[in-house]
Order: sequence, then structure tokens, then C-alpha cells
Amino acid sequence: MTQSLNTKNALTKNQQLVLNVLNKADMPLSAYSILDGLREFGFKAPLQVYRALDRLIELGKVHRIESMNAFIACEHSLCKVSDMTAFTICDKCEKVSEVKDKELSDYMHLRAEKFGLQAPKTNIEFHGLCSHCSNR
Amino acid sequence: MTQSLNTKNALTKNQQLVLNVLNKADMPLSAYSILDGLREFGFKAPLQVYRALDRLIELGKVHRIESMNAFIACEHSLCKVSDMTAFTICDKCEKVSEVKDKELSDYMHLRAEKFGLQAPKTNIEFHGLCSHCSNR
DNA sequence: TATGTAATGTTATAATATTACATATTTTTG
DNA sequence: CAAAAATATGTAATATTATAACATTACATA
Repeated sequence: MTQSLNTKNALTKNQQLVLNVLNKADMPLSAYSILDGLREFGFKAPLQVYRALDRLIELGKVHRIESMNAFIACEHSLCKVSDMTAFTICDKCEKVSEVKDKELSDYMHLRAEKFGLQAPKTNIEFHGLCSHCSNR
Repeated sequence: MTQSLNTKNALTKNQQLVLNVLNKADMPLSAYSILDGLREFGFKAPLQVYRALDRLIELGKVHRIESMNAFIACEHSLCKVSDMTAFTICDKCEKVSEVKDKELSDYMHLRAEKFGLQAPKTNIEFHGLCSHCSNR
């Protein structure tokens, strides 16, 4: 027997492999970087990565950095699916950090409702210079 | 003589053509849709579109909808360059509307500073179902 | 066993974006 | 005005990101 499939919420083999690569990285990775990192494990085609990513994103374990076409593991222990994701992105060193801010999250939810959106999922990308890059 | 170039803030010929196409559309367009719309005006290569888009975005006259890899004309009369852009996006009918909300903008600016970002430019994409789509 | 579903594998291709290099136009300035 | 610098444009080739289509394998369970 090889590997158990996924009836409940466990990750499949490919999903776990993709998540491992993202967890090891401290920065967003493109789908093709992930693919390259997994060739030694038998990955051969982008679709293997994209399919795993789709599911990991659905589970809230991975987020997509839209402005970079790249993917990053959720930094928050419980990985509970949230209706808001937010990131700070340094436009110089490209460091990306996930923001966890309950007040912000609540505020955005109210705003989304005010705009008449049902079942809102909001993504925020804060661009700018990080404190390290702006001091030099 | 053909066309005057751009010393101050006037748009060049290609920039104006791209902006016209976006102004006529009531939805975000991909760069390649824009290209197709401008072939009759002599456009032949994607770079002609991307170059114009870069400048229009810099001027605040066009925004990029990151989650769609598409571009939309700024809906606000003055097109003043802002440090925040925000959109509502219906995940069913794909209608995109630009949000102008001074309170939100101020709030986001404070938040960005709290996160230690200098010269922040923030983009927000509110996904969900628009009122039309959620009522049926 | 057989049958349904989920996951995976594989090839090909579509869609989005940039590099590199050549040419042309405008602005500046000596 | 002529030369130089800067800006804008044209074009071909290529790189990067993402999906379609179809075949196969693995597991669950009747």
C-alpha cells in the first residue's frame, strides 16, 4: 500500500509535498519554482502543482500573493479559513509578511457588507518600503 | 509632423488609444483584449499595450485588477494619484466596481504605518456576490 | 467483483508578460 | 541650428504563468 487518500481533511501526498516546499521557503514561490523543487519527488507537470495549490488555498493553508503571481504558506498556526487575508510587501527587498489583525478584519467585513457584497472574501496587499529598506 | 510627445502630463498617442478602449469598456480588459481592440489602429505587439498601461497606471488613470490579470479605467473624475485603490468583484457575474471611500482610505493609511511601511500604496479586492447575483 | 469517486499523470496549448534590439521623434542645450 | 540626450515607438523572439483535455491509478464500498 502506498498512501492514504483524503476522505476528511487530511492532505493528499501531492498537497503535502507542495505545502512542505512552501513551509521551508520564507518567501512567496511561483508555481514553477515549486515544481522545480518537487521534480526529485516525481513531479513533472505544472498541473500537479496547481491542483495541490487550489486545494491548499481552499483550506486556507496557502495564500496567493496576487501582485506577484506567487504563493506563500499561511503563517498562522490554526490555518482557519478566514474571510480576510492581508500582506505587507516591500517593493525593494520583496519581503512579504502576512498580517493578522482582528480589528482590521472586522472593519473590512463591515465595509464589504456596506458595499452590498454577500459572503465576502477580501484580500489586501500593502505595498511600500519596509523599515529596513527605508532606513538606508 | 505626426503627434506631439509628452513633456508634462499629456498622454501620448498610444496611451490615449489604450485609455479610450478602457473607457469604452464597462469591465476590466486583459492586455490582449486591448491589443485586439487596437489592431485597427496599427497596434501589433503586446508591448505596445503594456508600455501604455505602465504609464497610465503610474498616472492613476488605470488600475490593475490583480486577481484577474486585467485592467480597468479609473472611475474617478480627477484621477488623482491615490495611495489606495479598492474594488468590489462579484465572483459570479464578474462585475467590478471601484470603491471610493475616504474613511477607508484614511484607515488603511494608518494601518500601513502601524505595520511599519513607508510610502504605502495599498490595494484591496473585495470578492463576494453582488446584490443582483445573491438574490437569485 | 464491479462500480463510483477522487486523485494523479501526461501532453499539449492558452494566456499573460518581458527581453532585446532597432528606429524615430522630441527636447535640451551648446 | 546642430548635436546630444531623453523619450517614445516598432517588431520579433522568448519567458512565465495557467488551463484544457484526456488517460490512468487508487481507494471505498456495495
